[in-house]
Amino acid sequence: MSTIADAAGVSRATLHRHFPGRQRLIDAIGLEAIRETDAAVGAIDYAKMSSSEYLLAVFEAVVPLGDRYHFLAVTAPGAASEEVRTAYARQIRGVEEMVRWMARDGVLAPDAPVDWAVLVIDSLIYTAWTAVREGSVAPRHAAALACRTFLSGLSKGE
Amino acid sequence: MSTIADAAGVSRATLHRHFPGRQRLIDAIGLEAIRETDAAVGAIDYAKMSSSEYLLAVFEAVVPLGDRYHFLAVTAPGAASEEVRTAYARQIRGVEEMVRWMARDGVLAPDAPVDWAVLVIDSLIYTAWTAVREGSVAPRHAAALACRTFLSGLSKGE
DNA sequence: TTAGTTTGAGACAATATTGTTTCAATGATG
DNA sequence: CATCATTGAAACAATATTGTCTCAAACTAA
Repeated sequence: MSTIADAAGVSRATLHRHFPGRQRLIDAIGLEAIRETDAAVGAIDYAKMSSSEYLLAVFEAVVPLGDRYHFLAVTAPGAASEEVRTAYARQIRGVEEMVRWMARDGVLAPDAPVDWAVLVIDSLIYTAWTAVREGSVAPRHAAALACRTFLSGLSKGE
Repeated sequence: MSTIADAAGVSRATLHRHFPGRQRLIDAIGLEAIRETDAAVGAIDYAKMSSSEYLLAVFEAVVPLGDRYHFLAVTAPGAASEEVRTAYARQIRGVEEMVRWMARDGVLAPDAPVDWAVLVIDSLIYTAWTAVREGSVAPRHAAALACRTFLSGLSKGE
């Protein structure tokens, strides 16, 4: 708590005034993370595009929120309330729906397991965010690189 | 410490006898993780194979150690001693060398950033381990799936 | 200005975690 | 069997973290 207060530039007392107790803070972070990613993904008009274009749009929307996404995937399951965990599960189902859409569209290989595809997309979001953070990849290239990696991999592909 | 002791099936006192202090335990876990992955990767005879065959062999060797790898990537940098962090950095350079080998071999696309490829391989190791753990992917398919994902992605690729 | 609000600093109590020690019980070894 | 090593349980001290409270200072808005 004191580390967080320092990072936020407020005193420990103020942090407690806004979030009475560790649990409330964790839940507030989780709900905010869900709200932000929902807003970012919800703003995409999927009616206008193909499933692979939608995938790119999702990466572009969510990669900048990679830290929030990581919090939901790593911290929340062990520490957040049932409400947050349920909402996160719903988000994962959203990714799964997108994967099934790509499969129906014939974009995805028939033998690619849906669960595996979902896990790879999730991890690529955080990986892309990390790459931007450490300066390995330019912010505007990260989403495209993640999308390409997911679809075509990194081999030469003659 | 008490959670770890319980998980290990020993008393807290015994845990302290073997690892006097939290720091010593963390470092011991880190060094053991490095030792195991070094042993697994070192057993591969890279003289006999192409770079892409080597990549598959590395995935096969390291995916079962995904939790160790994750510990080094996530926990160790913040908590382990300089010695462990240095040894981990050396392992990452090993991955980087492999990527450069693949690039020289013409396996990798010229425009694929080396740093990005390294990050993707690292995250695929843990993702594959997770997929096996949660039952999404059969243990013997995980490495091949990760390798394929890295090289060709998951699209149909007509 | 002035009343109301928010804040930081610090003291403080309440827990939680960690590290240490003792001792009886268990197990291994000769 | 006798001895030595290892263990678990429990009590204990030492820290670390969390949560609460007070009060003066800074800030806001009428």
